[in-house]
Amino acid sequence: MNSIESPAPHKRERRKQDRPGELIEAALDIFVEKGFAATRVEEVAARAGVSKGTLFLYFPSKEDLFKAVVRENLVASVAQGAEDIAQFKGSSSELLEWMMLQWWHRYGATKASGISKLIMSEASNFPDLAVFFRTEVIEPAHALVRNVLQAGIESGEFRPTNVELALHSVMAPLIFLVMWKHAMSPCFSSQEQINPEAFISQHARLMARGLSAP
Amino acid sequence: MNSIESPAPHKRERRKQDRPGELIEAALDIFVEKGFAATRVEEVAARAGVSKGTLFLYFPSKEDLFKAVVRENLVASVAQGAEDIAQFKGSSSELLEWMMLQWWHRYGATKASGISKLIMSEASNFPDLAVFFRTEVIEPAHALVRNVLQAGIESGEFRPTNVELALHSVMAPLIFLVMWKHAMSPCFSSQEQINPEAFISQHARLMARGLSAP
Amino acid sequence: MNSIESPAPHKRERRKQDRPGELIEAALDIFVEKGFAATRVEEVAARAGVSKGTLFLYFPSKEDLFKAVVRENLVASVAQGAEDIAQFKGSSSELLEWMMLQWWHRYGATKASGISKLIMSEASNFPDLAVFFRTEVIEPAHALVRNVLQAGIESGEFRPTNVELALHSVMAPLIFLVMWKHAMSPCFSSQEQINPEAFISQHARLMARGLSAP
Amino acid sequence: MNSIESPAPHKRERRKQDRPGELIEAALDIFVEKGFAATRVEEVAARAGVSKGTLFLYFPSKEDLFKAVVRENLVASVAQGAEDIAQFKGSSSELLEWMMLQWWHRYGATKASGISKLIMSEASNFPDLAVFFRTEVIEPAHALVRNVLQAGIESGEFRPTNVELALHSVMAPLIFLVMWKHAMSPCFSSQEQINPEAFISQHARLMARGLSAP
DNA sequence: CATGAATGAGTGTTCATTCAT
DNA sequence: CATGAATGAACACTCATTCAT
Repeated sequence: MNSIESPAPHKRERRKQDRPGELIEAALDIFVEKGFAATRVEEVAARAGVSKGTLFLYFPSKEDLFKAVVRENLVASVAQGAEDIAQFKGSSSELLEWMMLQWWHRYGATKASGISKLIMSEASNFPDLAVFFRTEVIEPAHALVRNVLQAGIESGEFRPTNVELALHSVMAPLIFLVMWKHAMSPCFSSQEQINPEAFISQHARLMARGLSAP
Repeated sequence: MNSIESPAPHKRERRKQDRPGELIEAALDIFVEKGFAATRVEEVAARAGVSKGTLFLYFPSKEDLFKAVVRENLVASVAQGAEDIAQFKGSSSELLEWMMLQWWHRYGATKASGISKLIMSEASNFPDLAVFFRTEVIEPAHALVRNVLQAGIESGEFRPTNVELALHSVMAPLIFLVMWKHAMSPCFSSQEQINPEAFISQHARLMARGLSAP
Repeated sequence: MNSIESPAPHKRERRKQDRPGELIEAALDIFVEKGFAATRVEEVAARAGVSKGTLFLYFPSKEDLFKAVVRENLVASVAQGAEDIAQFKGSSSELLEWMMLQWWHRYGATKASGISKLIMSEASNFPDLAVFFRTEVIEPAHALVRNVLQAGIESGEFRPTNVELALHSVMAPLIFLVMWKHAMSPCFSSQEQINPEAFISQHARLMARGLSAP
Repeated sequence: MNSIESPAPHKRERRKQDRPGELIEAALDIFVEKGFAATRVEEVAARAGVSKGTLFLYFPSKEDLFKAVVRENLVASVAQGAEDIAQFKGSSSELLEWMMLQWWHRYGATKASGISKLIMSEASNFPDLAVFFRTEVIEPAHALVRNVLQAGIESGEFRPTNVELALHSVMAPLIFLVMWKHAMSPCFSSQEQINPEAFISQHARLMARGLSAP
């Protein structure tokens, strides 16, 4: 290790660098658990191990904190998804299943997926956040799926289909899973739980067979 | 009939009798639109045409009002569905599509569907409501769908399939539609809206084809 | 007493009617004593014998409370001043002295004069309050003085003079007295105090002689 | 001279020596503009080019900083006035106008006049400062004016007058001007501004004529 | 029964002050 | 000495809840 290239920062400095991330992580937990309005900034600060005042050192308001949580957790992963798809080799059916499973592993299974539930729950109270989410997350994601379906139809693998509707048939079970996981799951016993991979796999194959050219 | 001996109820009296119902109806709108925390009881009272104090005469707390809203709007729907299905004549594929559309017309398209959105949004803050919802709504509904799918498989119309998973493939787009309608729809322009019947129809047919025996 | 014409109001109702006045009176005391920024609404409420929440029932914000205090204590007295002047019989010199003394008795000597000191002290922090004060109080008051001086010049009693400047020669000692009373007076021993009436009288006569036509 | 043996002070060192002075200078501006409560120490520190922590190295609290600002800016002004007056050649009337204009140019028009505004605004919160101001500034200034008026009366130029009151007729417009400049001026359009020299001149002549022996 | 005035605990936000580096 | 991250005590304002009328 070269101390000139990468000098060990002071403890204080290292902590400062980490603060926004720690706060965003804490905020994600509590926003997801309680919703935007019911979240108290003091609780976020406490979970991040700092005082209320410190939070406002890094985020000028509760809403800015919320926006940071959304940005940090979603915008990057959509771009990542596009790259993954571009590199996939295989049939459209296989791609469909693969991208849905990928979405699950990279997003749905993570804590960050609580954001989708959060947005659904609070959109009407924070319309500008909902618009931001639509522009930055939903529309790019839809474009990805649309392209995959369109390619399948053009290659003759899928029969001609209303792509705009089929797109929602792809997204619906994913959104449903996320809602389920964050809202209902805790109220069901373990044997009543949905196995996400198994569900996505079966759903994707159901859809692929349903879409496939005769 | 003599109005002195046996007067037709005054408007006031009739309204009095309906107060809880009117409050619940008013509360449903606002809870659905804003969520639990952001709803102000005064606004509910105002929409019901009574004072804030009167609301607390019928519901000891905002939580109790919320629970009443949920409980009141959950009854009876599922039982009706079972009867409908029993009388349906046609293939399992047709039944599948029909029951999904029926669900939309009878529930998803109505104001009452806001309840599902509410439950999803507030389940973590009101676990007992979620359990109630699971018992009263989800499990009976699942049983209905499970039976339909099972019958299709047993009749040979559908290929053998994991029914527990397929069941979610039926429910997911319905739940998704309701969430979308109540949360995101206002953020999209009219030509970006989802046409629920068209979506359900296509999804049902996609699934029927995917499920159908080879 | 006729109970039909003037029925005794319920205690609750009578109190409600008095609340704004009680709050404004309490607010005047504390605003004058501490300034706008340093005044805590809770203290105002406490002095009026109500809770913090009650204050906000009548005044939507601290700033609105302050404006009400100004309106209640200043705007009316300017109008009153105009009437007094209209009815005065005597020379312009006599009117000048009389209105300055009148101003002192009706305003400068009262608690309300603390408002002028307050505005001077806090204007730069609350520009809209300052503009409000300028529009509602200063400009009408200046108009009054301007008319008196103008009339004196036109009648030939006063020599031609720059009225806009002379107007400040009339106001300056009054403002000075108010500032002195509320800021410095407590720091001086009793024999060092200024006798306001004597000072105003002498100043007015000095000015009258200075203004008088040769 | 050898810079090693006896080095010229580094910029850093020179600045270090001046830190308190620079902080006081910066604080004067902001205290005058915003008052004590609304002034943020961080802004003072920033304007002085140091960190917030450094300010507290030199001044144990915001109050101490405030007192230092006032004390630092009060010295020396009055003594100069006495010398000026001693050397003036002309009538008492001319001296009166001249000393008032002099006061404006030497003090009222400068940033230092903000101190008078500060004292007036904050006297009730800092009585010890008010006493200090009275002793160091007001009383010597009053003595000066008193002497001029007394001399005018004794020479027969002015008629016999209550000097203690007339003294305030001289001071009032000056104090008024300073308050106006710092508090209300920004709320008035440029054509509504008071021209200080014109006002002082007219006021002084008005007074001189009013005071002059018949 | 119905009202709406009154309450007060709670929330987001600010800022003087401290102290580890 | 100097820094600036961290603190926590305030404070304006909200709103579910109570209760005298």
